This record gives sequence, C-alpha cells and structure tokens, in this order.
Amino acid sequence: MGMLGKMDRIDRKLLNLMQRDASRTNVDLADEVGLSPSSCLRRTQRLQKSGVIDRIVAILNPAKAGRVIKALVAVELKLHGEQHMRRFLDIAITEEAVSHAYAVTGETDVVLMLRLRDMEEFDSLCERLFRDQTNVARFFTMMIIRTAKEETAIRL
Amino acid sequence: MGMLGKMDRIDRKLLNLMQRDASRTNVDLADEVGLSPSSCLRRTQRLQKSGVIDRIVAILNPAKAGRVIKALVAVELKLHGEQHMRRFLDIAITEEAVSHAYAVTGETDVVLMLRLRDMEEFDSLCERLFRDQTNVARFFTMMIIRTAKEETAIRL
DNA sequence: CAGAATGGTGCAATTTTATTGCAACGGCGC
DNA sequence: GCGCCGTTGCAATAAAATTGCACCATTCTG
Repeated sequence: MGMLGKMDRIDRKLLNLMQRDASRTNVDLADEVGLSPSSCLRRTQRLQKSGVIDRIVAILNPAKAGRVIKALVAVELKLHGEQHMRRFLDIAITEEAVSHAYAVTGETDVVLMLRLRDMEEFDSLCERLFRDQTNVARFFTMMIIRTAKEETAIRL
Repeated sequence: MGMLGKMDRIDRKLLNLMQRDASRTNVDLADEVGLSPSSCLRRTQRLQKSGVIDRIVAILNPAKAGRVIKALVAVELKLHGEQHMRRFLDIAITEEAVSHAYAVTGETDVVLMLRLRDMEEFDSLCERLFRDQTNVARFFTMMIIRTAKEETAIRL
C-alpha cells in the first residue's frame, strides 16, 4: 500500500505543491522543484498512474455555493450487528446533505457530517434517518459554530 | 454571499464536473457542456475569479501516502469562555495530525478529526493537547472503523 | 570488475491546449 | 425601434503538454 518508500524529496515536494494548488502549469511546477518540464511531467503522471494522486478536483466556496450550515451527528444504533450497521450507513450515504459518514468506536456507533442549506433540510433529514424504523436508538447533534481548520491535504 | 442566482444550468454543470475531475481539458469540458472552448474557458475563469471555485487541488490516496488511521475526538473544556475556546483551537490546529477542528454545540465543546500514521502519534498528540494545562476537562475518542462516505463536493 | 539493464534526466520537435481579438447575436430597458 | 450589455463562436496567436532521443547514474549480474 504505502508507496512512500519509492518517493524522493522531489516527489514529496510536488505532492505538497499540488495539494495546495493543482491549477499551476507543469512548467511552473518544474521551475519550482528544479526540474525540466518534461521530467516534471513524467513524475506527476507517474504519481497519478500509481494512485498516490487519487484525483484533481475543484474545491468550491461553500458560502458562495449554498449549504452554509454544518453539523456533526453522533448516532447510537439499537441493533449493533454488522448487517444493521451497513444498512444504516447505506441509507445515510444516499443523502446529499450527508458529506461524511463513519462507523466509529466509543459511546456511539456512527458519526455523520452534514452540510445543510437551512434548518428545514435538517428537520426533514432527521425524519428520514432517525425515525423508529431506521434502527436508531439515540442521536446527538452538534451544530458547528466555528471551523478552525478543515484540511484535506496530507503533509509529506 | 450566495452567487447561485447569477449562475445558469451550464455553470452548475461545469462546477459539478470540475468537482469530480478538474484535470480535464477545457476543450473536453466545453464539448460536454455544449459550448465552444473559448466560451467555456471564460466561464471557468469567471467562476474562479468570483470565488465560487476556491481552488484546484490534488487529492491524495491516504493509504498510499501514509496516515491511514483516522479518529474523531470530542473535547470538553474546563473553562468555556470565548478566549479559552480560541486558545485551545489555536493549539490544536497547529498539529499536523489534526485535519479538522470545529467548535460545536452540545455535550462537548470541540470536535477534532485526526489523521494518524500510527498509534504512537496518537499517544504523543494526546499528551500535548489533553493535559491538565490545556484546559481540557474530558475527551472522547472515536476511532474510525469504516469510512462509508467522504465527499468534499457540493451538489448543485 | 566489466558490461548490461534499469530508471531518470535535459533538449528539441511536435502536438495539443489555452488565450485573446473581433464581429455577431439575443435579451432588456428606454 | 434603438442602443446597451453580456455572451457566443470563430480564427489567429501564444503557451503548454507530450514524445522521441541521446545521455548519465545506479544497480544487477556474470
């Protein structure tokens, strides 16, 4: 799995740069890491084919694209079997407002991250996910007051 | 803030496509949304300048880049004032293993998302963040067993 | 140790893409 | 109707990506 061993300092530098800004041209990146454009390009292409770089995506400004309200919900299931867990997660991940869904250890069984347009969407979501027939014993809602850090990049 | 009103169907289509794969060429995108390359390019440039597109980044495969272990930690502070909250968050966000940090409502005050190389890193992190002098009353660790969904894209 | 094999590099030629000027088109208010 | 504004497509230009090639360093092998 880990391909860190096959990577040198320049690969790591490239990955760090591209995690910050992947819109830079190959020529630009090559200049910064001190390689020729062709050589730099071969590295980035190799990093993509090997899967170290999963994909290149556009990150939107949530405030300018709607869905401003964020919340975390810790869910405790009634039935704790593997199949019950999977069933609940399958339902949860189909919801557009659910951006993250994790099975976790501890007091609760599942943690969901929500991105909501408004509280009405929260209300209707709760009705769909946390009703009697969905195997939910209890759930604890944590509205996110402030986002101090939200970092998808992996430091290398 | 919300600039959704000024966007038409093609803008939304472009944003959805670019959130999935921003490595596609402008020519390719133009073809898919049914515009000429020049016109399509002007749209994507406008979306970037207006800030709807915050940035273009490379997403790495965590398993192939280290930091395989993920955990959520709910933290309850001793002192709940605004300045105490800020002080704790300021310390937390400087930690590389802390990928997300939120101030939240509910039983606890702060939720952290951790990305760890190994449990030793978790141990040392706890010593730095959750000691007496860091204003932490209690903390609840939830190791992430399974990631059912992890979506940064915003559906439009 | 010599020679081959492997992998990475820079250069230069070629192909592809991005960028820009320009005229035309459509909606809208006056 | 007429002009205004923003958007479009086309074509020319500039920039970037891609590829073939020869060269160099390291490692493997006999």
